[in-house]
Amino acid sequence: MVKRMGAAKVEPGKATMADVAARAGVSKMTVSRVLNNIDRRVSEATSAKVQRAAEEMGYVIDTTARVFSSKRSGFIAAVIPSINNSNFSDTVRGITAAFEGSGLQLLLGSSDYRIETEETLVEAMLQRRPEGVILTGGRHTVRTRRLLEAAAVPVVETWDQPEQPLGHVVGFSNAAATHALVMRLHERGYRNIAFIGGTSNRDTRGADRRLGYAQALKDLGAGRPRVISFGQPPISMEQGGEAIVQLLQQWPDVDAAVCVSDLSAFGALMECQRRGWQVPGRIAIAGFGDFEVARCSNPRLTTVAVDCHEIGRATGEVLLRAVEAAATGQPLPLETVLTPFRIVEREST
Amino acid sequence: MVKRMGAAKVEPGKATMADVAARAGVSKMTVSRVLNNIDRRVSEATSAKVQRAAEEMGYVIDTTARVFSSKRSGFIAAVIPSINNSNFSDTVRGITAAFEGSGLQLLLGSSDYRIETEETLVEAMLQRRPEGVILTGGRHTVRTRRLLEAAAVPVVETWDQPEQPLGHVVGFSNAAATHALVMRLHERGYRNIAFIGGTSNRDTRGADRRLGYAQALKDLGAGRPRVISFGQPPISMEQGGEAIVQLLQQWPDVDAAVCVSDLSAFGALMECQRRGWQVPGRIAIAGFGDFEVARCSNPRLTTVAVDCHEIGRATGEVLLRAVEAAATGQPLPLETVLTPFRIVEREST
DNA sequence: CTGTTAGCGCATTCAC
DNA sequence: GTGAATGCGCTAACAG
Repeated sequence: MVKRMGAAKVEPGKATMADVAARAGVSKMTVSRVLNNIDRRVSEATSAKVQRAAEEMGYVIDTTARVFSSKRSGFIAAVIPSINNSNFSDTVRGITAAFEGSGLQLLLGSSDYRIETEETLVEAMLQRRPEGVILTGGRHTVRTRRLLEAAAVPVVETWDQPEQPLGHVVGFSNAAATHALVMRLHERGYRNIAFIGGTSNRDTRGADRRLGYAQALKDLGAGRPRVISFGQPPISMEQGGEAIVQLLQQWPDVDAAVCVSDLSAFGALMECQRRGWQVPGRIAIAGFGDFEVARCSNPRLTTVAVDCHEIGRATGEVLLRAVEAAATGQPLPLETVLTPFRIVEREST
Repeated sequence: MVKRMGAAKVEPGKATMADVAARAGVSKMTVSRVLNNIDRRVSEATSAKVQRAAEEMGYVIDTTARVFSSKRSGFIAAVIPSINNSNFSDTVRGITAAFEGSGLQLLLGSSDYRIETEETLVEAMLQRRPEGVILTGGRHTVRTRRLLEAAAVPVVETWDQPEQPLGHVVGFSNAAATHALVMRLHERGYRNIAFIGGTSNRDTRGADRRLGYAQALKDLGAGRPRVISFGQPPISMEQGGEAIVQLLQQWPDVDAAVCVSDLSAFGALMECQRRGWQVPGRIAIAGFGDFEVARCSNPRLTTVAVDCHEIGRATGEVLLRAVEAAATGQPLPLETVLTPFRIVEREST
């Protein structure tokens, strides 16, 4: 670096710690100590001087250099299937809340429900040396698994109960939740319960829900599954509407439809209203996820409420402990946290 | 660094370029050239050797060091008000599409509609030396403005037409769009048009829409504005429901309600149905944003459709050019891109 | 086509 | 309390 004199002009945005040090008349090390606030062995006077100099120059510490030097990146990488889904965004909020005060930042990526995109994101993020990684679900490409193992970084998988976890797990069984919902509908007297949702494996949570539905029918001895499936996730409201029409054409005796998510359930509900099919009179409709639209629609939708924020909070907490443990060289034993769900019965069933 | 011998064992995920170089029997520089694939002056044979070595060691380049050395972080920082809003997530998709193939990644932050949170995010992101910054809207804290000026990084503000832009602008006038909607309703015969939305300045787009509404009434000589406002953004469906009740109690002669967003419009619509108020017979309802719920509801909602993806795409494109220009030392003259909107009339009016 | 030298901006470590 | 020396892993610039 060209030596810079005391209060010499520095291009905006280019000030370094050395420049601040020069301006404050101290050494770089003192500036570092003050700004990191980690060492109060610096006198009040010096500290004030340094802070004033930094403020005046609009100095912002170069995290890249700090990370490079300290070997701690200070961020966690997270990949969610969709950014535009209040369930996942609530989870993200929970994670962020858990990181409050820890000094860790969250770097978010959205996979669009594609494990190949997830792989690309994980690779890009690993290059920036995250201290931990959060993934949604338990299905990943072989290469994703290899990269994460090689990175030797704490991993938490959420929103699922993977059979072969990569690391820690915070989630619930989507199959069990849907199973419970079907059982409840059966208790309420519904006898011909169908399922609307993707058969696509791209949304593993959706696939699990379908499995739970099928298992419940089997347990009830209620005949074979009746499933209407549609395209790739994210499933839309409109697809729910198309599916319910197809469903009642194919099996007119169906008296209840369990939908893979509240969004498709809502679409189904609106389509029924357009066609004059009473809900729940002609057919009952239930969703999954307890989205706002399920609480506001008319009639309100029966659904499975998942504590998304708690999934996030618990995930953040486990990861925080794992990161700390990794820093001390004592890897945290793998944990599995089961989060709650509950059936919310409303006017649509 | 401890000198490492040729094929010495290296902890997984910890291999450096020097390790790969040693294993391949070449210099670090050659490894760098091969892996960055930026310099095909490397012979096929050498290249193959290096790639094999890297693959065998599970080597992943350390982007932190690369950024540190090359002075190019390879990412763009973006702050949006809410992650859980399909308008903004469509914009993000557009930005991502524009960056395709450029080698730039998007680092996303969500401000929760708070300019103080935006400030915190901008500061944290600037520490990682982004090559460009994207903000939503034109209202920012004084400190945010100072930090961005000091960073001397290209900035694009989206979704608004700021009076005092920080840099480039890609957006539309929310006031003009709402003005156009009100004019259209007036053409259709509605004479007592009210507005439902926040007076809060936290959502500047919402505030602009209210201004456009008020201006339209003035231009029409249609009496003074009738506004029902509620809490802080993000405005919920439920709040829309409460507002419409309050509206019709306060001004029973109102025949049309313009809502600050489709979400509140939907909530209002559902509440009307619960109370047996015909829409549009008793009251017409219009929203803003063309969310999926507006296309699916029954009746479908009249709204203002914004080309969110195009906002993102144009934003990405402008920023890309600005970043390239900045790299060559020739700052791009400030641009303002006006994106289109259109009134979509549906069954609710 | 490939190697060598130097240094990015900070934190770590030790010395004063 | 404060400062000076060292090096993190990589790439730019130049040399061969």
